[in-house]
Amino acid sequence: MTSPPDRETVRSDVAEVLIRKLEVFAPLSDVERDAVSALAGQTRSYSPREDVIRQGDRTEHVNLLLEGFACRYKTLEDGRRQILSFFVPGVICDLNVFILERMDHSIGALSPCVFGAIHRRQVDELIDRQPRITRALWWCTLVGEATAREWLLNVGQRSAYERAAHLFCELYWRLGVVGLVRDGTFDFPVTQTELGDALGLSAVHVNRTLQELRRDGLISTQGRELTVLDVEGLERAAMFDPSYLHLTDTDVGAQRRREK
Amino acid sequence: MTSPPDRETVRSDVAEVLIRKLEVFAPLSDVERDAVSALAGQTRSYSPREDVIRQGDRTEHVNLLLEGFACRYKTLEDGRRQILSFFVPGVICDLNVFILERMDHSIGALSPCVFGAIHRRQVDELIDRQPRITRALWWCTLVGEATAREWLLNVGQRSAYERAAHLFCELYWRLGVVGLVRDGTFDFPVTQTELGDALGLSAVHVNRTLQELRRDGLISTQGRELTVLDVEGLERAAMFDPSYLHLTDTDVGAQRRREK
DNA sequence: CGATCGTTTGAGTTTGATCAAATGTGGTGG
DNA sequence: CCACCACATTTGATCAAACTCAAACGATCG
Repeated sequence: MTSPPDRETVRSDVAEVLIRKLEVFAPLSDVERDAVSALAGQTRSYSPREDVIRQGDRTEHVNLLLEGFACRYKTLEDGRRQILSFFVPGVICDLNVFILERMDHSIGALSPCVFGAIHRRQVDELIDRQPRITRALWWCTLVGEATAREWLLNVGQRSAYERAAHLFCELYWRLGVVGLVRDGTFDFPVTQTELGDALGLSAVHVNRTLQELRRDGLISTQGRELTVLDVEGLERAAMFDPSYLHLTDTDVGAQRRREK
Repeated sequence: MTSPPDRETVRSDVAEVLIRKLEVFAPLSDVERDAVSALAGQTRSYSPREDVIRQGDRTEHVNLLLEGFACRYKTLEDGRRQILSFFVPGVICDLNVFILERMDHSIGALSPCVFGAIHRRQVDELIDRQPRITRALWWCTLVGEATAREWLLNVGQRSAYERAAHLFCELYWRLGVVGLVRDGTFDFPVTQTELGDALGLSAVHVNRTLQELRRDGLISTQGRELTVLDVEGLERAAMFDPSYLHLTDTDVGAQRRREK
């Protein structure tokens, strides 16, 4: 799936993805775009269940997910694990690293993944020289933070059924705006055990909850694919309000058209 | 409690608190310190249960908690509420506001509170001109984010008993480094219902859980005060690891000395 | 063709929620 | 100073959601 591209290609890939990400916040000038393009990126592939960074690591670069499905998680001494967020292609995983000294959580691949890595020093320079880019980067972290808050509301207050519904709504939107949903269907290479770790439920209970969602005609699953059959029903069941995703008007418009 | 200070005093209060906060990350130069001091701040008082900002609001300024106890929270349509974090004096509550368009959560006073408000435009200018200050501000938001992640782990994986223990450990540390803990005792003007909203538990169950913690000799409560009787026991019960708070070495050192 | 991993099902248990009422506590006004 | 009110805490009893353990069933892969 990932024929190793030569270095030049790689560099432009990483920069391109990053520029697209930043321009969601505000269009960049040519100078700014060049500054981002100048970032040298190397890519690395990971297999499922492999860690990209581990809790406690002192990190040297910022990771950009180019392909695949990954997650951020924390574990307790006794092995209990909480998945804190899912990463979809195009996201910057850990802008934390160049400000905080150590990782206070881990990042792991869920499916085969390709990450682009940008050295921390390069980002540091960008911050010193390009306030608008800084703001755009900051914006990315704030959106991530908003998502974390919604997850806390989700796990703290919603029932298992609502929780699962909510997660699928979120994924439906986030994958939708990057064009990874086709007829309500998207790739979701996550086991029920992992889903349990994300929702704060046991794997067994996840299984039964999925059965309920299927029985109610809200979703269906086939292998690693998930289909949302009834968006409105799912959003109603989850009491889903997409505003926490801080999508732009064009994102929202495109999504709504897609649903017609 | 809060005799209204004249405007000059107010201004220096807000700036002083902010400078102290930022210098935890890195010492500022005189120029930088002046830039922060130039921020005009007005204060406003709130009574318990009053909202400072509400979900959906388009906000005009950044709020700094000067006195009292406040929290960040989100609600579901049907009234269920999740408290997302507690604010202790000295924290910047919502650096989000000048990057994100709308609040995706609310901020409410838990006890009588005094907030300092800095206009968004002023912070904008600071960001354009002072990269080091930008970095320090960003650092503040990242620490808040790290705390939110730990809460998610807390609510998602820990039992009621562990959860409560963990929250008290966090407060003990956070209040400790700002000098608000004396002999293990600190002010905690939060009802059991509010505690329930923070921990994802019913008020009744919070009550029983507190009884257990007391029975085990870990804490005691008297009115609005909470005393940690056995720090080590509490940290063990909670599987508490303070690294997510990203305290400085001096913070940690001071805290450990205090515990002797 | 085993072996491994993920999903599904069943039975029994635990944790925490809900409902209802009693008990404390602090503040206010007569 | 007391009566009263509004809230907060505490207790008891019952119930439901979700967990655990155990086993069967299905894929997928070398």
